[in-house]
Amino acid sequence: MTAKIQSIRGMEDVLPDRSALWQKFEDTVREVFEQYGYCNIRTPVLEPTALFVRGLGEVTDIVEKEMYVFDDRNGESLALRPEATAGIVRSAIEHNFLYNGPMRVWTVGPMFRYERPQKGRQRQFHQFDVEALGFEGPDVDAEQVVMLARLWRRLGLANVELHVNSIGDAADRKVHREKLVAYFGRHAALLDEDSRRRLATNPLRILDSKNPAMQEMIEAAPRLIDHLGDAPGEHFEALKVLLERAGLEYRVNPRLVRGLDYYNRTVFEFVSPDIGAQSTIAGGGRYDALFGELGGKATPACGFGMGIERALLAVEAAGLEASHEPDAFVVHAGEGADLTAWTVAEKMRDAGLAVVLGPGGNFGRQMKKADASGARFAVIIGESEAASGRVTLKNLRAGEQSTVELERAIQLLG
RNA sequence: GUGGCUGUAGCUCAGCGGUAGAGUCCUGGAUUGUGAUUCCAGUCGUCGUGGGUUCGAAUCCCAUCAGCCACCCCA
Repeated sequence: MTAKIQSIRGMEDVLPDRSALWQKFEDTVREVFEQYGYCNIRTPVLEPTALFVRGLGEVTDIVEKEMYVFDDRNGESLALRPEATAGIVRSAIEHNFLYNGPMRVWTVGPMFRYERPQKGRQRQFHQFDVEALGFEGPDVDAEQVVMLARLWRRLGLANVELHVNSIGDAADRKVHREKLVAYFGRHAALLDEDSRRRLATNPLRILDSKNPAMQEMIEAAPRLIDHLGDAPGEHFEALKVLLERAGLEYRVNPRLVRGLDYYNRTVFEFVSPDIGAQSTIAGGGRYDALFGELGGKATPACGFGMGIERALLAVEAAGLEASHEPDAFVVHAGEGADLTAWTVAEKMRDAGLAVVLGPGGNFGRQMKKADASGARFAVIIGESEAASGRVTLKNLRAGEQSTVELERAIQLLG
């Protein structure tokens, strides 16, 4: 026998026994996004590598070591998208689709990061991504947070925490960065190797370290949120008012920073305590400088990504279930029953019903399959039905059954 | 990239140096015109892969790949 081919590490199949849950989840998400006026946009999975290097920042972990990068046949460097925002902004600039004003858009699809797989983290994962392009906020910032909160409610997910923070504008971060470098410089002896490296490249990220030996020192570090300029400060206060107006509980987490360079002002995360170490199910914020970085004219914007696999873990922990449920499952046995069953199934489908045709043979076995299919009704066709043209309809939930004309059966099913 | 645990039937696992097992599921058949019970039979598995030790390896050793969990990072 020739060797079997297996899937690439960290890239999972969603099998039919889970796909109903995915579909239910995705349908709900779309409905909620559309309630807020977000429109679907679809951009390529492959982009020029330079888009992400310029968009996300050269010294981010994602760009430094997690991107799938390769040359195509012309020698151009391409990358599988590690996130969706850069591609959407590229598209907005390229097609100038904000010409007539700001736009709300969402997309969904696979993203790729070369990381060590674990629970809630795979190399191909799926995200819903939402972007409000051309909005200064803070109302759209709040709108997105509130929209996610509504989604969790719709999905029955109660155990989620909302963390918000403001990382100010570029000028605020420059001042803060200098204070931070000075502070960490004074405490260099306490820094671990990773943090020492970041001191030179991206000192803000040291604040995000979970190293217990550094916690106390980090707690006492200068906080950006205490050094916000007037405009970012007012922006953040207004955001908090809107969240409170919506009745949301949140925690201001001064150490919440983002791993991508393009963020400014508002950053937020929804965290689930029920799904392991990879607990952020959605996260995002404002990125007023990204359009400029990518060669467009300055445009304020705010967005977030939501990891489907992670959100699904959380939603399952909260008890959400879904299964494929055809209207009817046709069981048949005996002389002429197979042909009758086949015809009956097609007639029922003509009437718009979802009908699964059983394998024939042993009634007991077929009834078991009918039950497992999730169908509401079994349509039973034996020799007498095949002869009379009537069908026996059994309600699989209630157990009752009756033999009726096909037209009547279709009515009962519909 | 680092660490710990784990890879035996579709699934859950036992076997831990002497010719591959159980439960479950599934398939076919018997019995029942109805999801059950009972009874037969079947699945011949590269024991993750490649080396090594041994008369003999699923079992011991090395390497490698994969999975899980954590670090890291992030959604």
